[in-house]
Amino acid sequence: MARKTGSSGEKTARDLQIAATKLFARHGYAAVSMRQIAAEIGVQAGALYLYTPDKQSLLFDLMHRHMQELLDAWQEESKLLPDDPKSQLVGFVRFHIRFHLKRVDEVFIAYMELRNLSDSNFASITSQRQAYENHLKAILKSGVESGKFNLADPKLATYSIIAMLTGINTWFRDEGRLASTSVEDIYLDMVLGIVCCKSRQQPD
Amino acid sequence: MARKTGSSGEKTARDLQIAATKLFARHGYAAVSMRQIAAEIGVQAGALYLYTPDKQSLLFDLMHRHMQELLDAWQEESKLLPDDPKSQLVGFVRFHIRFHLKRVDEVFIAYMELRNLSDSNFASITSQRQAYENHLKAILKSGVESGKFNLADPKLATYSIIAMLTGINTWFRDEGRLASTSVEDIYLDMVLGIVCCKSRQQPD
DNA sequence: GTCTATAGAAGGATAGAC
DNA sequence: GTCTATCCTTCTATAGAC
Repeated sequence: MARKTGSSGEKTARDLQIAATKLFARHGYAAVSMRQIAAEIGVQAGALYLYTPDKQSLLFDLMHRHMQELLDAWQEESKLLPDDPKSQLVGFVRFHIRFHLKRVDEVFIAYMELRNLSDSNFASITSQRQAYENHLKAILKSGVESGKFNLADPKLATYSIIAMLTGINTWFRDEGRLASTSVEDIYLDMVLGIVCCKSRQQPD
Repeated sequence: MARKTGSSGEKTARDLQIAATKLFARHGYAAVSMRQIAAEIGVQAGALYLYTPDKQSLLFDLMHRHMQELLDAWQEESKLLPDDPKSQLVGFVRFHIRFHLKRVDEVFIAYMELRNLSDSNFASITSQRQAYENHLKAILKSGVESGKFNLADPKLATYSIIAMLTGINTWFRDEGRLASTSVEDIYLDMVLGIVCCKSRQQPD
């Protein structure tokens, strides 16, 4: 991302990121014009091209940075966790919910705008996403191998868990009936239901 | 949806629906032009306006019809199911997966293009979606009340289950390693894990 | 029922003044 | 570093010929 080292330009560069994130999340990449973004930060459209080579880079940089921060944050978080699968799964679920609820716009964009990436940019984001999913898959697999988890298919369980956790973003509101910590508890309970239930204690 | 009753027009009207569905799913509503749609069905852009008043109606009709077919199909399916919560849940899960895997494009659009609906159209689709979710929520609630299911929060469980089931659409491929019936079985197992597990048989 | 032609608005991106 | 002005393309939607 081209960025000047001047003084006022630093702020504009930051403003651009923030405005693009907000508008892309609200209206969608394709529906937002460079003029709209410029207006949001109080600048003329032409000035934007001092900070980004084009609109596509604006989207890609946004998504790439978000995914990298996600990967880095998990790297840090996982260091603090005990080595057993159960602790790691609990840690992952809480981490995922907390991280994603703090960045609703970025998460939304990262899921909705994959279509609008160029081929090479798409490949790049996809590989980051896969790296993240692999962390969870590894936890589930080690749980299965050590006999702690009961799972027919760790890969599908990975997809399921990530889908249900990320789905929280679509309905959660800070002013809602549940605090985010309660949400964490409830979802944790459901995730543990998915992985455990040795021999499936079904309601007959 | 404006539609003439002539002969050749009938086919064009159908082609329009199909082309719009395909292109909206592939590139997104905002990124697809009326010219593109016209080209897809071998007609000039102006001719499209014989079949739709505008682009927005094209999107709305698509989504509205899809949601109505979903609701109707479940109505039919649920008639055939025994009255107990477990049978209904099993029926719902299998129905949801089967229905959604048969209409990948429509499902994708129904989730991704909510932003691009006008206010009143958005309200209309949202109410249909809620009606569908309510069917599952009712099943879960009756299961909890009769003591068959163990769930901290039926509403969140509804969101979770729908999110994880619909997520199948993002990775499932007909040529993949799993047949759709195996997928049904595996997901059913996980859903039952969520609702059952009396006193949560956790991996200690 | 479909075409061509076009109105009128908006888009991304660049050039050059300040 | 930002603005104004502008090029060129593309868009939705309509009018009128066939």
